[in-house]
Parts: sequence; C-alpha cells; structure tokens
Amino acid sequence: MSDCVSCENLNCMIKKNIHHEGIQKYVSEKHNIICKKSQQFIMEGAPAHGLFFVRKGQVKVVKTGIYGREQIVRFAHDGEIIGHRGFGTTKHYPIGALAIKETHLCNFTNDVLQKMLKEVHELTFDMMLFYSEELNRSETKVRKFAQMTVREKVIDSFLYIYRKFGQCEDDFFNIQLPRKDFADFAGTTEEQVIRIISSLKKEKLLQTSGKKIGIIDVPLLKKEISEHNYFLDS
DNA sequence: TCATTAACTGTCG
DNA sequence: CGACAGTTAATGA
Repeated sequence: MSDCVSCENLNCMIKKNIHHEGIQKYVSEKHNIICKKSQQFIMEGAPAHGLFFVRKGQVKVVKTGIYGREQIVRFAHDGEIIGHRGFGTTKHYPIGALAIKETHLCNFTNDVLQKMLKEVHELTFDMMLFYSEELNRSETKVRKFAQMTVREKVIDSFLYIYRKFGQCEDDFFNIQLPRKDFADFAGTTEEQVIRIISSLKKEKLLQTSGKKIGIIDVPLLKKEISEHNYFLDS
C-alpha cells in the first residue's frame, strides 16, 4: 500500500521507475493522504510543502482571478502531478487544488523529491517530459482564450473532459461536474454554459440527465469548433 | 420535512 | 456576452 511496488497505478512515473536502484529509500518517506469529496489539499498562496501524485481519484486545479473569479486551470486524475510549480525555488503554491471525489494522494516533500531526482535520472527525465507537456498545454490555452468564442470554448472544454476522462457505454462522462465548473474551466459563466448545453441538446450533440453530461456525437461536436480552429490535442 | 444547493429562464446594459 | 433576479428541481440533514 505505502510502498510503490504494490501500487496498482501504472500511470505514475514513480511506479514506472520503481525498479531503479536507490529509489526505494525515498519512496518510504512519502506521505499517503486521502481526501474526501470537495476537500482542498492545496491552498493558493500557502507555503509549498512538496508535490502530490494522484494515486486514485479526480482533482481540479484552481486559480483565483483578479476579480475574485475562479479559474479552473486543469483537471488531474490517476498518475498525474499536482503542485509541481511549488517545487524548486518557488516558496508558495501559485494554485489551489481540491478533490472532486474521494482521492488518494502521495505527497513528497521538496527535500525528498530533490534528492530523488538527483539520483534517479530516468525519473528526472519523465518529470521533464511532464513539464514540457504542461507548457505546451498552457500555450495552447492562451490561444484558446484569445481566439475562441464562448460557444467554442465550452465545446472545447467538453472535448477535453471527454479525452481526459472518457465516457461509458451509456454516453455519459466518467466524471461529474456542476455547470459552474465547466464555466470556470472554459472561462465563462454558469448561465452561458447552461444555455450552450441546451442548444447543443437540441442539436442532438449532447445529452444530460441531472448532473450527468455526455457527448452523443463526438466527431460532429469536433466539427463545431474545427471550422475556425485547427484542432490540436490540447 | 425543511433548508440548502444546483439547474435553468428572462431581461437588461 | 456577462450580470442579476427569480423560479424550479434535486439533495441531504
């Protein structure tokens, strides 16, 4: 349970490199944390105390905007890293993070992680790939916010959720999010999201049932935004 | 059951 | 397109 050897999460880069010499002693120093639904485990602006790996669960990463408006920076699930920008020279977390549903986390202090990265180079390489991807995503996001209409941003958000979390055979996302969260992620308001959802429902591209949302026709929905945007995997 | 939260609608600037 | 107000539906203590 606590040592990564028996961990079932194959997406985790620690797990991937667990066979390397010398990593074990660091792994034994990590902390296991269990967060209940909607529990916040990183406070924006709080002193950084390491980095979190999602072992199992769903997390949203949040940043408070200038007018007190909340922006969802990204979502994360099994195997992904949270709080990585608090690592290194940064002394405070620039973001907040909270569990969407019950989530199991592994926490490494900066100190332990630093030693680990200096020793296990394959892990360092995987970290670099992660940072590189993150940068790529945020660059794409800048363009999205600058050039897309609200409708396109909302659709894009749905496709992001679809890519990331998928949906079951009944065509509903494998994650439950209130409309407000879609709004905070797409950079608009809850009302706009609601309106776009109902118009997409009329077009038979989307379906809802209470809080559940799902895409009926993925290729068609993609077409809705690819008219103006050369759609790359963001 | 009541009280709170979330989903939706209409309107206005 | 966003902000506000107001109604209805769902949720849960």
